[in-house]
Amino acid sequence: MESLTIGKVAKKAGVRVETVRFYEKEGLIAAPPRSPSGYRHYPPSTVRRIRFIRRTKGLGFTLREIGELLQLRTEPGCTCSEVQERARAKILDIETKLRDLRQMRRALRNLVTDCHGTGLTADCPILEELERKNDDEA
Amino acid sequence: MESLTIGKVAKKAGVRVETVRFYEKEGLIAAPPRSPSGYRHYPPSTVRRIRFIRRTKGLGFTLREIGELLQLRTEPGCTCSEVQERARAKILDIETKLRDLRQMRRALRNLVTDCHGTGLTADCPILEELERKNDDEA
DNA sequence: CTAAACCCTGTAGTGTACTTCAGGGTTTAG
DNA sequence: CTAAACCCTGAAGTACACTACAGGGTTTAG
Repeated sequence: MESLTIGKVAKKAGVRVETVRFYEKEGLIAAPPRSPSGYRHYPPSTVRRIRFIRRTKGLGFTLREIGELLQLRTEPGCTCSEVQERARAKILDIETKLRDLRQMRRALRNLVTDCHGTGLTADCPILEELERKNDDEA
Repeated sequence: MESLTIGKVAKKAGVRVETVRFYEKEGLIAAPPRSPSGYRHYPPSTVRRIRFIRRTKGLGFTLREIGELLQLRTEPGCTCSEVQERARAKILDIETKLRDLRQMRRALRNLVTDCHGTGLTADCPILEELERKNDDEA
């Protein structure tokens, strides 16, 4: 009853029709049922799924990694220890990204606030800070 | 005195020699001085800069965006309002990413904890949560 | 009923970010 | 002094994630 053509899904999710078909081919969204004439008919949840894929991609995850994340849900035996293990690994990935982003934000805030009175231009300590860290001598 | 060949820089930064040259070509790192025979000699700070590029790329920024971030530092007139403006815009980008990552982490934590006793497998609410949000009907 | 708007498949092309290769000099350890 | 390990340039190739195109059927608004 409430099913969407590929064009509607694409528009709602903010991607192109070709992208939806591409994600199907890559296994990121399920192949939907077809009309007698072969048209795809999607459940509305597909829109959420595509939006998730897009946002997650914007966070530096590859489509492969996104597929892994999505599989954590679909997997039979939601809590077999292997799935738990993978979920925990993803959480660690995410926490690294969170740390990096907070560090970048701090550096940029310093640029916006601390830095606005001095006449100095060359040695403005802006992203210096950001670049420091992870500096193992070797 | 304390200058590094391209091979040393690459090794310390965890990239390949070709990647260092590529970043130079793309304007992400400055062309370093050369020895009489044409070898590049880098200041050690280049290592930090490359690590910054790599980490930032892992957060979903393109090389173009990373270039913009790095220019905020190099720019003449560290605080002319246009630079401030761009810095503020980057901070907003970052905060969106932070929100998305926190949401993902929450969903994954639910998967790891809440989800481990039920016999249910199909309707495990895991990434459902993650997919919700930004659900404007249109 | 027909023309615009959609949908289909399959293949080829594009942009980004490297990576490899060809062909050739330079440094350095033994 | 020479062979392995490095460095150089320029051009071509690769992986990923789409995007466009060719050629053709389907739906739907007027």
